[in-house]
Amino acid sequence: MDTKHRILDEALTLFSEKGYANVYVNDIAERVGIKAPSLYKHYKNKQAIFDAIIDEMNNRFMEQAGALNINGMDPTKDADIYKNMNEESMIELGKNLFLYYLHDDYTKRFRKMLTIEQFHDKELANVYQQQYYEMPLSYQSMLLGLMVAQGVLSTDNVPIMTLHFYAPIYLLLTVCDREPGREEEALKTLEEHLRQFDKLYGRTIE
Amino acid sequence: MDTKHRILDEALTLFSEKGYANVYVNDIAERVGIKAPSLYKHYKNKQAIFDAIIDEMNNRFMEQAGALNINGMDPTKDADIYKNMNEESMIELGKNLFLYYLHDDYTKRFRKMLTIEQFHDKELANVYQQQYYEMPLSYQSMLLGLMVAQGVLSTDNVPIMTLHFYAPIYLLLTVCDREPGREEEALKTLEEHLRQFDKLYGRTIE
DNA sequence: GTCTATAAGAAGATAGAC
DNA sequence: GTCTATCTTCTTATAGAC
Repeated sequence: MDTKHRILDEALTLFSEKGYANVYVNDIAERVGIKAPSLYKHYKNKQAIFDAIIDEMNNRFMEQAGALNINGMDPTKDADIYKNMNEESMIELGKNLFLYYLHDDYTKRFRKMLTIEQFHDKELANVYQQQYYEMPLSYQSMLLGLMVAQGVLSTDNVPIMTLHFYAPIYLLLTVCDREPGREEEALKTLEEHLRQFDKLYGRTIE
Repeated sequence: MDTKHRILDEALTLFSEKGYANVYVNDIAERVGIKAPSLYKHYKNKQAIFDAIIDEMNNRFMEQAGALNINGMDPTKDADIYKNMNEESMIELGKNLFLYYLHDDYTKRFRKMLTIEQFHDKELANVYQQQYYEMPLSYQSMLLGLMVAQGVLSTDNVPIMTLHFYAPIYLLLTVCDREPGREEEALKTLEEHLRQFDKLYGRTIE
């Protein structure tokens, strides 16, 4: 990894732990292993480092969203993946989603940084909203909608069903971000949530 | 309101908008209508202002929690309130909870401040956890448990039912904190959530 | 308790050598 | 591209008069 990217990486780590204002360019430089003035050969100023992190993220999200849309438009691909859905595969879906959000290093650091900085300006509020509200709900709506179509789940209101699926996952995620020591407890609660979700929305064999 | 309390009030407003590090003692003093050095006659330093806000909050919470426990222990009082529970009164409960969290000025500012500062140290993480996870879940568990006992709702897992009740409320609340313009939309979603919650857990007349 | 003046130090950023 | 030296500005906090 070249210096320019290492700066972003270390800055993201620090911003996610302390917030933008509590991280000094000196701290970032120290972690990268250079002196503070050298940073300015790579980025115009401190704000430019932050902006570059957001830009990089937006690019990743675009790719993700693009990929999801293409899949969403391609019934053959989706059908292949979700043809044999049952209780256990739905529960696996929820667990995997949770564990990905929780343990993917880049995702986790970015989420914490955004949590701290979300009220700083409208653009950041919007990024947060897209990332942790619109996108998960619309993506999961598609998946759960497929399960409804396949007779695994049953409801006349897929968006609200999706909210019932996602909101507890989100809440438990924030709990773990604050106290990683509660991961095990959260996973147990998550599993109970998913089993009860299945009881409520699952279509028992007719 | 005396100067000492006005300092806390204005500081809380500013901290909730910009975060502790981005608020300067000068800003607080300006809002109060005094000069910065005068602040130091009331509080030892900037940190002491922040700590006093947390302390004041903890006191309010203790009172709240105390009051709730007493009610929870007093079946006659609870019975009076929740004797004639039905679908509409449960929906009203959810809506009122949401609107109280959303519009109570002190509550709202404190929640936003804590959201920004939650990763700063363990104590703050703990306050957040208590306030927006443990306390709502245990209080609502008690209320929803009462409704189960009265035959309004039905489940064999009250804690998870409570999670299904609260998590969407919490998620919608964070949406409104970021974008107050979405309050109307959130209220519509909230109502749909509560109606579907009732469909899922409600005991239709037998 | 409030003010003016000011100290003390931190943090972002630049200049210019290598 | 990295360094040392340095500038500038901002921010907290104190001193001491009223």
